Amino acid sequence: MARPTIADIADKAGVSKGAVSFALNGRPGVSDATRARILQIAEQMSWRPHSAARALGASRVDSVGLVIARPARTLGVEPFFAHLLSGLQSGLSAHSISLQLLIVENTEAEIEVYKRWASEHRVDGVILVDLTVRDPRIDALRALELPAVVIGGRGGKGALASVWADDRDAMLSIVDYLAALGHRRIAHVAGTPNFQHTQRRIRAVRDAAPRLGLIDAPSLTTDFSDAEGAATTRKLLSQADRPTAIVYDSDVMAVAGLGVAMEMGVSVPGDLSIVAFDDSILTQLMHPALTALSRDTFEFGRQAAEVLLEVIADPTNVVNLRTADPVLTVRESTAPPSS
Amino acid sequence: MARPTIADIADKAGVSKGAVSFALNGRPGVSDATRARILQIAEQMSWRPHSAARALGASRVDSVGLVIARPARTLGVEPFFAHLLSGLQSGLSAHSISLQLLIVENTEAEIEVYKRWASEHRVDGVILVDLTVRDPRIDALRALELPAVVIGGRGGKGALASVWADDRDAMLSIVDYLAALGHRRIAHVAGTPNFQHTQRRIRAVRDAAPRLGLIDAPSLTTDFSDAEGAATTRKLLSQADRPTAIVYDSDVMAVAGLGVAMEMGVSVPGDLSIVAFDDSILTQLMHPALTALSRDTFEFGRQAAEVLLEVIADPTNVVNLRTADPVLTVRESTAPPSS
DNA sequence: CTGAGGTGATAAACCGGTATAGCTCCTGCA
DNA sequence: TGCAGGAGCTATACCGGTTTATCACCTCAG
Repeated sequence: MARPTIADIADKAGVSKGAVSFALNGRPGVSDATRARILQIAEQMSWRPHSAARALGASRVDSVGLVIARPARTLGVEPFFAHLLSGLQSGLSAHSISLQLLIVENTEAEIEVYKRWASEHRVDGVILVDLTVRDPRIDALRALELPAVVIGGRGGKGALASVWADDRDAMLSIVDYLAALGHRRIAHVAGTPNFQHTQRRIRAVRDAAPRLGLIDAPSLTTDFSDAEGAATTRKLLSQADRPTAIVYDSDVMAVAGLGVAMEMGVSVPGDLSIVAFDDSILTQLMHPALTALSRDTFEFGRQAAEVLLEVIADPTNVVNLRTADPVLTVRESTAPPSS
Repeated sequence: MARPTIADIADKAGVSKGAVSFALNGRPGVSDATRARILQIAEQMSWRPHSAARALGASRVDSVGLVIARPARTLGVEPFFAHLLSGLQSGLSAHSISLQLLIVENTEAEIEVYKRWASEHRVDGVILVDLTVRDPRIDALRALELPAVVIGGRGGKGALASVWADDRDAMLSIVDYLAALGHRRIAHVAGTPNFQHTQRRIRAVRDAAPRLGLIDAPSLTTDFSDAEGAATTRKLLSQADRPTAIVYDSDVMAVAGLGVAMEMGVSVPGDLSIVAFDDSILTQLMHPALTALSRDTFEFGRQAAEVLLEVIADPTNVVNLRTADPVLTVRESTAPPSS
């Protein structure tokens, strides 16, 4: 028998299809003896539910979706998504839920995907990343009544569940550390200005400056690319009163910045300290290895999966989970300023 | 009306469900006038097929799967998978096919996933990556009768469809280039020995050596990690007659190797030329920027998607598609040997 | 002895599509 | 005029599960 159905099991066990369904799903309606017999036969025939049939009857697909709206070119290097994916799957596979992944070019396309998924019943819920300031996706998902969990930001007035880390505290820990080393001119090469986490990090730097007696603490926004990271670094290092330390919002930009410094003859960490707000193998491959903020992205993904499943089970249950705080891994790219 | 079904459309159009199904799927059985009317009503009600219902009736899921069996740690950095994914999706979304992604730890787990997917009818076909020498997945997939396309290798005696690039020619182009520069001591830091492409590259180097008059052309295998790439480089550079050029099987290892060279005071490209067998932003961020073999991974993925869809449509049709040859992008890490 | 209530099961409807057998016209050809 | 054949459509079975209505049977309280 190629692929047994519950009808085959019912035949063999001498019971009805319904009884088999009850037994296999662990719900009342059959005696313990019958249940055990059915389970044994199912096992022996190596029966597996037909996902489409189950989805049709039970109106749940056992599948969730993740859409990433970034140009493919900028994707690969950051280990963030790979680790997030692994974590997500670790959380999902424990419940036999599968993951649909889609990479699109922009937010409009992303919303279109949600609409299609919702109308085709392809996923039970979705995971949102890269939250922007007035994110149109939140209203779209609310309108679609598609369960969702936001990663790395609040779901707007408690509307959507979320899993987030404290970017503010993390940024403060970096600035505090640099100030403690003696730095007073600290620059911040930030990411895309409309990302929520960019805003939070910029605000953290601005708020900390007076308390720490920083002379200057500019935040310069970029598009997260290595090119703009390099260009911004060049601009900063060409100033008369150039910063003695630069904090980069991503590891890729930090690496690009390090390259510019070397090229301009600015020694790291002698003349310039560099910190990356995100860790990866990249920062460790450099010479000097970069001091970086390490986040447990895998665990992040795992927790997001858990929260999403809770929300799918009970959509009224808006969870807002704060994950473990990131920690600063000090390496060779930071030192007291030279004089 | 929340989510219209074809029954709703049939009601509104005053025809039967069957007629609606015919019209929406563009098959004969209805007049052009009726078809147009039905399509218009469907459009206006913004109808979308329920994926599970369609899957159940038509026994096709409009979804394909990709399993990556690598530890999450080594995944993130290589842009290869991100680009491959983008390409795959570009090819699939043109046909409204979705992609299931799964990351597992090893090949056994991967085969388990295929078994589950097959028995649950979750995918119409799968894409295989990282083909090994006597790959157990090929027989497993054949037994499951699950359509598949192999990326970057032949599907074993023409059993499975495949999309592949000519690794041999690519490696020869690198070695030829280095020999033309004057190098006679060329080393090859290879990847995992049981990967088919590793074998092909090693063989290419070995075969080219006598023709080019190379004094020594050792291939040293690694696990593709930056750590082993670095360690192997250290070993090579510590030899009495150290190589004047090293070819690395991945960009990550090349970057790690560059770091070791700098650390040991070996100047690049003065004392040592470095070539990476794979290009990415990583190679461009380095100083010096690395000469690398560029492959159009996006296009690779797109073609793999096309081939897979062909195989799903007609499983007897075993396609073996050779993609565009990779090209060598010369940057700053290669030069004639110093004397 | 009767009726209420619970247990263990069955039969049938249902989910939303697709596939097929069959029916009704209409047309064209002998 | 009669009939074959095809176009256009309907009715219905079917895919493989889940869910509901119903029922037989047993137990126990009144």
